[in-house]
Amino acid sequence: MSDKPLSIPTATISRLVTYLRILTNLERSGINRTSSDHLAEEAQVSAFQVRKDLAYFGRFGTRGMGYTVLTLRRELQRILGLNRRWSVVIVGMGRLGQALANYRGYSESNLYDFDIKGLIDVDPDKVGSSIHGLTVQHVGDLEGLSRAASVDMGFITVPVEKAQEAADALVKAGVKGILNFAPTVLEVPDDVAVEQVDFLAGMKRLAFYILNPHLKDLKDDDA
Amino acid sequence: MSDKPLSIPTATISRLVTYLRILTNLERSGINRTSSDHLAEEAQVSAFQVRKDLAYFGRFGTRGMGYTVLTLRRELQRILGLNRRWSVVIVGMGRLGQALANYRGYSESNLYDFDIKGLIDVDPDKVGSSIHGLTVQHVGDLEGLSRAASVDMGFITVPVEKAQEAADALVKAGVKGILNFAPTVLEVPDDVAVEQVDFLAGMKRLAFYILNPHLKDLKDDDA
DNA sequence: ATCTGTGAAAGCATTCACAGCC
DNA sequence: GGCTGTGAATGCTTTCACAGAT
Repeated sequence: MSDKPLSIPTATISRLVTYLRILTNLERSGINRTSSDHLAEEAQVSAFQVRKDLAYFGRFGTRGMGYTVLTLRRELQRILGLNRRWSVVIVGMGRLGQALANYRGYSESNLYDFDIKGLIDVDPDKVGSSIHGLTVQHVGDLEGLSRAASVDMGFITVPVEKAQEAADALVKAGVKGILNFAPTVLEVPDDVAVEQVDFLAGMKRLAFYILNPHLKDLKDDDA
Repeated sequence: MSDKPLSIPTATISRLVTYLRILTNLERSGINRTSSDHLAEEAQVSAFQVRKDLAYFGRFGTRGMGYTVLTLRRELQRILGLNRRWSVVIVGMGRLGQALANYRGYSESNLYDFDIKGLIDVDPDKVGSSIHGLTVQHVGDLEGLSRAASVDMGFITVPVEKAQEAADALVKAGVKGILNFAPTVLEVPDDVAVEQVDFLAGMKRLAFYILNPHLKDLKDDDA
């Protein structure tokens, strides 16, 4: 029941996110029980893999019976930290930043939520304007905002040449996680987590795998 | 010089995309030579890793000297298939599909290009309208379009519950690569490549790594 | 009988150490 | 001397086989 993991494959964390999504769908369909076999088929991994992934965090099933959908869903939410609120700031109010500010799908369950607490830009034409009920603030106000609203994560949606600056500002403001939409490798201190969301890189990998279909891409990954 | 690889780590392909980006930036800065050490620092991996990644595909450097930026950039473009044109169709003309149709950054070099050749939706209000100089077509026209324009890859930007249908339509139309923006695992035949671009999954992984900072996420990944 | 949980084995990817070439 | 290229070693992830629980 308690966590004892010294190290966990990053691929395991990606798969847990997938299992959670599958469980949420099962629950919505009114299905109460499932098995490692079923989860494996839906996630397109092996049943061994599902059981090993879960075993990093505890024992959640019943031998001979499988898993209770509700219980496992809750446990995965707890493990991933999706049983609480997360305060988010978006840095860069171009098209993408605006789209993310207006996005409605952040709370997929009543147990958790991603709250957009602030919108940041440097453009004087944008600062002061209102998007989705929030006023765009200047990057100089980021640190104050972050401390006041205890911001947990920042989205970087600025042009690529400004991405490192945006990251530096977030780090200075005490933000511990960055979702980086810009196609660049950010430099941040060890205690700040970065996840990349890069569709251009995805297209390029795709080009390679179309040309080399025998080198099958058997991973999920994300972003 | 010739390819002999039987299997290549997927992480290697992600890193090659990063190296290529770094080389393109070096070239723009007028820098002619580089080294595995320098590339490693920029990409935040080890120099061993850079050399091993390149070794899967051939020998591109000079001992004692390093790499010629121009040559290595060209070789990586060739390896990744970014020395030709790629025809793309976008399935799903909501906000995201429209943004991707209007995006201007697809040709980062004069050597290659991603051409948006078609826009697809099912909504009769959208079919027939014009976006970025292209007329939105019904999904029923996808197969004809795909054969006529020999479409290589499709972007799936439909709501998640329609994503598998969109994938089925692309597969039926003979498209060999899918960039999936919907948060779901697609089922496709073995000869079709899929890459995922999923910012919701990225946020959830980020939540986990913020809560568990000792379990450092040392991968890049994509998307 | 069934399906989970897990130690051990196998398979991969990364790291290393150094040989090879400017 | 300097830096690449690469076989060998290490370390990590996945797969397997089966013990354990209902």
